[in-house]
This record gives sequence, structure tokens and C-alpha cells, in this order.
Amino acid sequence: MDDTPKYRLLDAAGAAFATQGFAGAAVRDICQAAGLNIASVNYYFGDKERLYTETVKYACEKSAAKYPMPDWPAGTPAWNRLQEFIVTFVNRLMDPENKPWQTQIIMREMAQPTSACLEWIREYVKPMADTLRAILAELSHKPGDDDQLYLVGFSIVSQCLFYRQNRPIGAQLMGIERFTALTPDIIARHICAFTAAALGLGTPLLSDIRSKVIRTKSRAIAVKEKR
Amino acid sequence: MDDTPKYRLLDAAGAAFATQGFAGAAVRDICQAAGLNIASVNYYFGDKERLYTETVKYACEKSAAKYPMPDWPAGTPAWNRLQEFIVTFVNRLMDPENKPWQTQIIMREMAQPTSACLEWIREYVKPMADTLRAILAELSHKPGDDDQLYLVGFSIVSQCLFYRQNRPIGAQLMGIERFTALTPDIIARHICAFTAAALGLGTPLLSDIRSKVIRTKSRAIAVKEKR
DNA sequence: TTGCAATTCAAACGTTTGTTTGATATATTT
DNA sequence: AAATATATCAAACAAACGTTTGAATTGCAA
Repeated sequence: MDDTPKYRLLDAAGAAFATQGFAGAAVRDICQAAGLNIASVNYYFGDKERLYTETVKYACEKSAAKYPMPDWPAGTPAWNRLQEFIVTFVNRLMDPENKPWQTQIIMREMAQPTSACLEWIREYVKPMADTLRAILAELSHKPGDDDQLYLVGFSIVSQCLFYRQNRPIGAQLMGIERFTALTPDIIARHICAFTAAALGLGTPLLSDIRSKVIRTKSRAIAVKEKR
Repeated sequence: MDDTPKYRLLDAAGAAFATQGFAGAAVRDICQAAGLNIASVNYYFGDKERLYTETVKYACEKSAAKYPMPDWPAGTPAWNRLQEFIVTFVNRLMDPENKPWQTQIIMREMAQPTSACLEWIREYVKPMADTLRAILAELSHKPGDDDQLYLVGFSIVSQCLFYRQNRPIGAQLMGIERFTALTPDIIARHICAFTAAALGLGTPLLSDIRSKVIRTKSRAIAVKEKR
């Protein structure tokens, strides 16, 4: 984006922190990658830790700016909003133009948040979670059970996060070429279909005409199993 | 488990590596936490890197041993096997007796595998993925589409992984006390229900008697949306 | 006990780390 | 042009790092 020394540092730092972690990344290497002197991180950011927090913020802003959540006109059906939510979220995570470190460094923070990250949760994650929960509340016909809304919400976002958080595993299992062939569009479409079926808004996956027989039979088994 | 100096080192190293990463953890601190001299890591493991790889292996073995995958008798219905698969997997991930670092260090590896990790994928992850895919293939009535089986499999395991991989986020959003109240049993039950509905084997979530009307109406909207 | 191996220890090694310094170069203002 | 602020640089700093050393200690067999 910007080509000032400050942003060259942020880019180099992001790549380094994402692949090697905070402790593993060396200020010397970051500066060299940015084509600047060793002292520049001190000049522009004070110290290594403030460079890191600025890098995290920078990564969040970049990936959220390109795919903003649409502000739906009043009366937009909840299921449509849910679909667009999923598409937007997957695109944010999987945009091939995103440099890998932009989401990778956020994933690192999600697993083990630093102090600079709790602020990010409040300002960035919480609003998204509230949006999703409002959609699900509208879809739900049994109001009141807030825990279930969270569980359903987790089931949805977890599917989106998977392809970014466990990319190496997925690539190793499917084969790298087949896995990378899964475009954001394909992934989002699948998650929408899976979720729609789970919520009773679409056709179940992995089934055909015989599904009705299987369904009742298996539900009986499932109930028996739980006791 | 064992109380030999070697295993005291592995336990201390696991906790340190999980919270601070490979570069961030200091050999000095690990040895001190284990109540041993600085030179002991060199005496027992050679160097820091071999201590790390041994720690990862140690963590895998401990969490897999307690909850082995059941070997189903021939003829066990696929949906029952899928349920038990989910329950076992969630229990492995969420067992409260598991020291946090045991899964945390594996999650670190999943996001950015080291060379020692590819071996772990082949020996540990691949077999589980094959098991799951075999179950899904049996549940599927449209044979051939292997990509879809992977996608469905990802949708299932991603839900299980979420609660461990994004625990801090979930806790921050729901509130720590409500989130920790989600026992492995509750989580597994929800994932089973969500998945069952998605695959057409159970009752859709978030719906009641009116669901039939909503379903057809929303499907029409969804189809229109995609064109 | 004696002898031998396994283990533990304090101390120091050479690197690499993040950070600071003071001088030099560049740009902006007076 | 002179003066002042901004930016860059090579060099050095103390601290922390992983690793090594050689002696001291322990456990066990002869």
C-alpha cells in the first residue's frame, strides 16, 4: 500500500512475526528485509514490542478493509444475511491477494492472545459475533436459549476458520494441488449448504431420494444411543 | 506420569514451548522448572531442537492414549460410528485432565508445522482422516465425489477443533464462566446434532413446526441468490 | 571398600539478541 | 546560503541465549 519506510517495516515485520513468532523474529532481519538500518525500528516504533502490536493492528485493518460487512437494508431475510456473512468472512480469510502473514499473524493471536489483542477482540471480533448472533436469533423459532445460539455460531465460523488455521494439514491430506483448488467461492458455497441443511433451510448433504428412510431410522438409533 | 528427570524435562518443556513458542522458551527456565541443572537438556536430549521434537511426540502420545478410537465390529451403522468418532475426537481435545500444553503445542504445529510434524501427520492425522472419510463415503449415496467428502469431513472436524484452537476468543465472547461450562459432552452432543441435521440424519436446529414453510421459502431465495 | 559408570553441578564459552549512541546525510525552513 | 529539523547510518553496548567443559557427586557392581 504505502511505501514509506514505516510501512515497509510493518510489512517486513508482519512476514517475520507470522512465520517465526515474536521471539523468533530478529529485529536485524526485519530491518534488512525492509532495506533499512537496524536502528530504524527504534526510530519509528520505539522498541520491538510496539512494532509487534502495530503490526497486528495493521494486519487487521488491511484484511477487513477489502471485504466490509454489507449493511443490509431493513427487511433483508435473515438467511440471505447469513449467506452473505459467510461469504464475506471466507473471502476475508482466504483472499489470495492477502499476503499470508496478514491472517496468519491474527491466527497466532487467536490461539494465544497478547495484551494488544484483547482490544482487537472488543473492537473487531465482538461486533462480528453480535451480528451473527442477531441473524441466528432471527432464524431461531425457540427464543431464549442464548447458549445454543453461541454453539450454532461457533459451528458456522469454525468451518470458515478451518481452511486458514489448518491449511498445512488440509494440504497434506488432500494433496496440495487439490486443496489450493478450493477457492473461496467453493468453500463458502459448501459452508452455506452445510449450514443451511443443519438449520433446516436447505437440502441435506450426502443424501438422495432414500434419505427419508435413512433419516427416521437413524434418528431412532441416535436417540437410543444417547440414553 | 513418569517422574524420571527426562520426563520432568519433557513436561516443563511442553509447558514452556506451548506458551512461548520454540524461540521464546529459554532452556535455562525449562531446566529450572524441572528442578534440574542447565546442562541436563544437553545431557538427555543433545540440544534444544531435539528436546522440542521429543516434546511434540510426547504430547501426541499422551492425548491419544487415553481416548483411543473404538474398533467397530463389522456392520456397525455408519452414523453410529460417526457419532463415536466425534465424541472421541472432542474428548481428546477437551479432556480437562489434559494439561493445556499437550493440545496447545499440537495446535501450534498444525498452524505452522515443523519438519518433525509431517511425520506426525502421516502416522496420526492421516489414519483418522481416512477413518472419517470411510464413514462419510458409506453415508453418502452419491459415490465418486471425493472432494465433497473432504469438504464435509472438514466441516465436522473444524467444529471439534474450534473450541480448543480458539478457546481464548470463545471465552472472551461468551464470558469465561459460560464458555468453560461447555463440557466435552455438551460440545460433542451439539456437533453431532448439527452434523446429523446437515447430513439429513436428524432434526434441523433452530426450527420448530413452522420450519417446513420457512424451509421451502428460504430455499427459493437461496437459489435465486446464487444465479 | 574399591572401581566404574551415570548423573549433577557451577562456571564459562562464543553468539546473537534488542537497544543505544553519536556522527553523517538529507530535506525543510528561515 | 545558513540554519534547523528529519532521517539514516556504522559501530558498539549490555544482556540473554544455547552450548560446552571439567570437576564433583551419586548409585551400583565387584
